Amino acid sequence: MNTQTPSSPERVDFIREIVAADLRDGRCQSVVTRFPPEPNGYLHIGHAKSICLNFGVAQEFGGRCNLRLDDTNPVKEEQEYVDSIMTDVRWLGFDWGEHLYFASDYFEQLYEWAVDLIETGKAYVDDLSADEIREYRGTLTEPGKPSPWRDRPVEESLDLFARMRAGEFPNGARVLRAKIDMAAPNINLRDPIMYRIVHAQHPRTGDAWCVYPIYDFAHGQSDAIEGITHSICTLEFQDHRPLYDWYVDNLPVPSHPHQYEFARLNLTHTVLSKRTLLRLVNEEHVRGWDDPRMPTLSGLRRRGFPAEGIRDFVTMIGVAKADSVVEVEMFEHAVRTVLNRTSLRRFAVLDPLKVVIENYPEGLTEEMEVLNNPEDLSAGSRSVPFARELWIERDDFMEDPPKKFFRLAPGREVRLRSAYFVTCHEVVKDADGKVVELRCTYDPDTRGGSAPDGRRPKATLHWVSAEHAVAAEVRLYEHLFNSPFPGTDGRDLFEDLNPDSETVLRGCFVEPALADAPIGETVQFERLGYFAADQDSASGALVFNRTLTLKDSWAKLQAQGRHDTA
RNA sequence: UGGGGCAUCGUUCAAUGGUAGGACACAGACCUUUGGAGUCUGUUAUCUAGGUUCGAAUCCUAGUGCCCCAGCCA
Repeated sequence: MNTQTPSSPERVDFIREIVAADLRDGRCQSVVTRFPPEPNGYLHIGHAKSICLNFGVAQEFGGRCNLRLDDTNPVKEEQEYVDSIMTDVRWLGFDWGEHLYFASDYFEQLYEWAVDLIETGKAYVDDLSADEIREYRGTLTEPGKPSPWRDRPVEESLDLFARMRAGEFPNGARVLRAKIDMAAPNINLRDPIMYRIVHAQHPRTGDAWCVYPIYDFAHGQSDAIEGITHSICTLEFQDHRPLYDWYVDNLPVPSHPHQYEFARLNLTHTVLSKRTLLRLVNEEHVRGWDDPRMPTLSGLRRRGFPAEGIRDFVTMIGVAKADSVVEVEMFEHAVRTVLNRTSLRRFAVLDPLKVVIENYPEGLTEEMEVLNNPEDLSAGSRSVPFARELWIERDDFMEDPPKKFFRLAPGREVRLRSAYFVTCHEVVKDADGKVVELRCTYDPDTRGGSAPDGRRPKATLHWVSAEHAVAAEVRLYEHLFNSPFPGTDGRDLFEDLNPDSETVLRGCFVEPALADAPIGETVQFERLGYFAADQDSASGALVFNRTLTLKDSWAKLQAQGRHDTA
């Protein structure tokens, strides 16, 4: 049984090295981090990396991590997203305690600081249009040129900015800009915009504001207000760091945080851009943000992925600055490791084939004792009813089996797990030649699954009593995208959508113990994979989602086309 | 032709001037009342070229490749 964490505890990434050094050298007394999502979508597995990093670092060094909703753009943000973010962070296993903040909490302070900058001649109101601002900004290789409004009197900027706030101007009429350097090689420093006019309802501040700060003018100061020591973000913000520092250096902020950047997570067969996830939802390629095929935390949760598996995965992949695409198999391995250790075993037949045990007494039911988890004896056992008529998996029988097929076949004896050995004697077919029933006999001396004479069948099958089985719908899931790198090589992203990402199976049978399976709790259907009862389940109408398959070496042989080799 | 980053097994992360290692994936073997799990073994890597050094993935120089930046998004 594997109870180890997937990586050695002494392994330290560059962020943790920096934090440790800062603590050791007294650059900070304790560590304070923050996870700062914008509430404009649902959190996904990529966010999990950031959450685990920020909360993990805080935890490990005895500090604290704030949850801050970065709600500076009311046209994209919604309360639904705020709620889902809090749910998902908690579910992942982290707690921000009292430290829940919103960038919008700081709007008044931010506004005052903006006024400070105008007063000291370091900011001005610009009347240029968006197009003109772009033209004046120059290009990557050519410097920009100053706006004609750059040197307008401080009093005029002050007046205009107040009137922008008061709502006197329409969207886009003017902006507030920092006066830095129009010739800076870093475009972010070419008089970056601090405030824009937006007449929109904000989820928290309503219509109190007509101007909203741009990310750059809000983030560092919010960090400073909260006493963040290490502001950890992704690589694309590296170019913003000089601006982050400029604001913090030019404003009377209460602390001086520092920004550090790491490479965001990418996964094969997966897309993690919020824009694309939003399209998948809006264009109904999936049924919602929590569709079990979505890489969102709510989708993964619904699919049956345990939070612990996600955390282990994040530990496994580490933190660095090199762009990378992690193979999704690594994620699946982390999840299987947790599930193998923790999930209860159950019997379920997805594609049923009737078996009649001719020498088994009619009307008799025996309760077979079956281990709940052979990896964890403390999980105990349950009893599973066994009777004369059973369902087994259609795939577990072949009339004319190839060399390496060890399961049931005419004349062959196999073990029914935790029950009896059975031997197939007759194959019943319908008019089309389809196998509809197997006539078998059982060996009464093999009760529990072992023979007194020590003979051992080469295969063990799962089964369910026809009389006692409970009907269920089972939804099989595969990668949402066929290509490991969706939308590359000139293909449209949506061309790479896997048409078979969901297969719905009706007429499946599960053992009685599954009749009241708790929603979201993942169990192992023996020999098949991990499954979790879906929220669409109603009493008498069970629905299970396949979380992941178990590795199946026969399926692998088949896929390799090797099953016929003698 | 500007600025900022990054280059180590197929993938990902280590090695912080001293034997290039782990995990995933792959291959084989063992074991098995899940063809699961587990155990063991194996294959495969320092972007290139110079230089410094007893010794370089690590330091220096010059190249090459890839990523990010010209939103009133974050």
